[in-house]
Amino acid sequence: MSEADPKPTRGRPKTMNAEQVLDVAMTAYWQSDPADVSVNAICQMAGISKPSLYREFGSEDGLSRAALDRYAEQVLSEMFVILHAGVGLRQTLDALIDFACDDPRLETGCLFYKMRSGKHRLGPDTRARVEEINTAGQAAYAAFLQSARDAGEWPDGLSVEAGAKYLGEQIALAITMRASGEDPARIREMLTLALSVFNRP
Amino acid sequence: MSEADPKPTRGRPKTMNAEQVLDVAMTAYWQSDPADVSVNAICQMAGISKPSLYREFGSEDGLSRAALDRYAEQVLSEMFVILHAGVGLRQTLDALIDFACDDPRLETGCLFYKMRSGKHRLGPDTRARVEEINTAGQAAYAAFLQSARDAGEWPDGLSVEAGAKYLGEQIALAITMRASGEDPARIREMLTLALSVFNRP
DNA sequence: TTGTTTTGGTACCGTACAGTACGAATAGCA
DNA sequence: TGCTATTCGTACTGTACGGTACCAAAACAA
Repeated sequence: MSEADPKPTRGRPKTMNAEQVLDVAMTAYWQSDPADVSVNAICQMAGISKPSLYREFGSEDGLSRAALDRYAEQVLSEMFVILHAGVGLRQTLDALIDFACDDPRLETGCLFYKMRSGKHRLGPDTRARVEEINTAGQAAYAAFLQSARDAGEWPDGLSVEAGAKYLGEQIALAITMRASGEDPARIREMLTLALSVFNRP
Repeated sequence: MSEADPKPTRGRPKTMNAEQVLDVAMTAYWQSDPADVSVNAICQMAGISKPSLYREFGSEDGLSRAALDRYAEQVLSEMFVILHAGVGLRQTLDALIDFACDDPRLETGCLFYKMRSGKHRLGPDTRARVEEINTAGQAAYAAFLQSARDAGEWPDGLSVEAGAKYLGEQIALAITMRASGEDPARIREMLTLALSVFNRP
């Protein structure tokens, strides 16, 4: 988003709304699966021609990378907010459970997790961004657990890194199961059980 | 395997070894991903022509379904053996952890889980078989947990069905993480942590 | 008006895919 | 020696994909 063209004063006026196209792409990738949505389909859904899309995003990789960026700003950011709220271990875990199990936007899963699980099918830029976000997520989980340990809220016997990875994977599992149509109550039950290892006496 | 043709007495003798072709297909699907292996590639690897393959298996769906059947007989069966050994809760869980984390055949993941996670890309027959196996697996987990409960080895507060699903998903997660190259020691740590909910005082 | 610049979309390129038509090859049987 | 049955593989079909060549349209500048 830092490359805002200085709006040329000449030439045919642009009718394509890049933001709207990106919304269409992000939603399509998110609702089904990045590997199952073709550039052709996105052009059709957005009502534009292929060359227009390629002028704007350069390649399929560029488009999916931009869609992932938008998704991170729009959805993933909330997870970071929860992790940095600093309201204590139990309360934060409960907020994470609520977010993963009840947020209506995650009814069809998480675009980031979908991309991560099929990352070998992504272009290099998108894949690199996926790995960046993954690293940032693990760092956020680790910082959260570290602060809980500093506050004495967390039992010993497990490294912060291992706990962070465990926490992240359990949440990914819950959200992915939502996308595959599992019973939400059952998912909540399972995630609560999985995270119960963090509040042992 | 129940449709063994009565070996025709006439016609050009068959040079194709269906078992070997099936082995090639199963290994290829398993080592990479069913969605990323084309019929063309399998024919090339097996050294046969496409019509030969289609004469034997009918369609791509038929081939992947046969490959899954073979995989179930050859690999998945061991999981059922462990579950039905009847050696008690703790010992069975440890055996499952060892199997998921150390069996060298699962270094590149599990064909069944790969198919299950991308089941929308499978043909109808293969998909149906995936769902059959999934149901059978959950039933086996449930029977195992039920017998543990009957033996008084299992704390209360969780239904057998929920526990079975949880157990199955944790094992799937561990094996899938192995396929993505995670540190094996870390995976074992996480799976042990996840399954520690089953042996609480 | 006449260029120049930018965006628009049609029509195409090459590639890969699942699946098949068809004739050649090879066997037993009459 | 035909005749029939079965398997073989070459070469093809049609479709979908990512990506692009090219020219028309539409604006400003001279």
